Amino acid sequence: MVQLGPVPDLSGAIDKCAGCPIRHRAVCSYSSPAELQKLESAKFYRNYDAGQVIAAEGEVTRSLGSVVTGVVALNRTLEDGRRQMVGLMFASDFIGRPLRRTVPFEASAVTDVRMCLFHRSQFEQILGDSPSLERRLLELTLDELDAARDWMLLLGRKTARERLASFLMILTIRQANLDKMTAQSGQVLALPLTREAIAEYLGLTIETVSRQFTALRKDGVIDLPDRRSVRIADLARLQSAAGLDQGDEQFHALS
Amino acid sequence: MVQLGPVPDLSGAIDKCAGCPIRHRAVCSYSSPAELQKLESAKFYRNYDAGQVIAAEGEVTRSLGSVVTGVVALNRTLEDGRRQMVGLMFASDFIGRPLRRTVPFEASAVTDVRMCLFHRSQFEQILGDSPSLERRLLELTLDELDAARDWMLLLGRKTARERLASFLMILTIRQANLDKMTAQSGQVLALPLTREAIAEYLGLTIETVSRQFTALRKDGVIDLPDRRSVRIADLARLQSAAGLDQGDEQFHALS
DNA sequence: GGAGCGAATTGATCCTGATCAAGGCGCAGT
DNA sequence: ACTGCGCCTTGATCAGGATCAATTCGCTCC
Repeated sequence: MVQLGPVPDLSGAIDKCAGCPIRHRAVCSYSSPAELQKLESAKFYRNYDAGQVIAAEGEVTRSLGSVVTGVVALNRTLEDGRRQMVGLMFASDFIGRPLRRTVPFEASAVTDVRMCLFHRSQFEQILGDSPSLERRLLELTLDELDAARDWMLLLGRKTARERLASFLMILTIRQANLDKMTAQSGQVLALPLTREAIAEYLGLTIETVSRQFTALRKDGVIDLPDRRSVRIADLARLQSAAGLDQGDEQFHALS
Repeated sequence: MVQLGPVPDLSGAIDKCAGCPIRHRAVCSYSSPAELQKLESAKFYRNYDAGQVIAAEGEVTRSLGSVVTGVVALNRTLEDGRRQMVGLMFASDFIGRPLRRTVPFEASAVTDVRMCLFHRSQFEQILGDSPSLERRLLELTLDELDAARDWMLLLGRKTARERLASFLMILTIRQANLDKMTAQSGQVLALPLTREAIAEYLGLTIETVSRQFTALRKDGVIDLPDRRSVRIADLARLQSAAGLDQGDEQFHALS
């Protein structure tokens, strides 16, 4: 599955920021036209195939940047092979540790991915001159931290059923927001992750994930039209199965 | 235990930043003398007793700032009472969500605590004018995020024994760093947390925490001179019990 | 010194999710 | 159409940690 394979193709470095689909959400969204020009001349695009490793655990990374399209998973691994996903990044999320040489996790493409990248030294230099860039990066990092803390609650205290329901709620709300709608029963999700990746996300095994999918289906909470989609049959019950009725409070971070 | 009790005493607003024990590590550590003067006139101190709630979950907070002395726990709670610690803050750590009105967790004093605080609006204003403050806050947030991700690995994949050993390793290394020493066998730790708080940190019950303390003691990895201290009898074995031999790599974030 | 109380330990049992194992489904290649 | 291979599901059993319950320890207050 993990292809260390062929060099990812570099393409489309000619794209303009103005027409960029993540222009209004990404790290550059506060940048003035002048700053944007600096970024525009420094940036380059790179595409990765689903399954491809973007950066290995502990690797010295030469570049960092934003997800333009697709989904990227960040994983930590124990020596004996136990793996835990520690980040799940969507379009406009920023990947990379500015001000540090190495990343303490593996980043891999879950779907086909297109990244907007900068060389680290160059990015750090621009960052030093650009308060609006730094401000936006701070905001993104704070949001990420909030999401990580929600996730810690899930990993530390929630049951398998609650974990899967929480995961489906997050995806449901995220997709509804992208479509500029509110989440609702009947909504159909295209699952970007395999069962294995979901298990790594939720701190479970694939067998348990599979059983909980089946259980939620038998309970009439969801339908499973095929293996890569989920239809939310009863959003209210999904939400209560997720272990919180405090509305969207928990989910704003990913929205 | 949790005292909503008497208004915490405000004291010592006259302290100078120059002599501050966290001057070189806190959010202000990059600030120029001019900036420092602004911060100095805006800051105020507040003391909290062990067990006291500093900010309730979801509360609109009027202030935010740094831990000067003591230990603060950040906790998230499910409706049915299950609690998970999502942050453990020591001297020089920054608490509060700039650019947001509410905190999504409860902050409570684990030991007696002294905080250096700012009114949120005032802090945000200073932040906007001060790149060095913002830079340092970004660094602290990135470190926090790294620590949260290590923690997610612990919560998602480690056994009870590994969790407790990891926790003791973190404390050991943190204390050694404070003492400007390297961690070593024979080192004695003063545990700042009760068994209950440790359980909330590690995603376990107090019974399991207690049993794992006993197990590590019986295995000769640690001694328990009394309930609030731990003597590291065999650091190498503690480290291997923590589930990683990659040196200090995992622990730099808290060091 | 004794009573009272909260924190911690220890024991017995239960249960959720992991592990081990066997098939089934869908799809690409021949 | 058949084979092979991933991915997923389902079943049977196991085990780590939770839960329920009973002491014990250490401290404060009389």
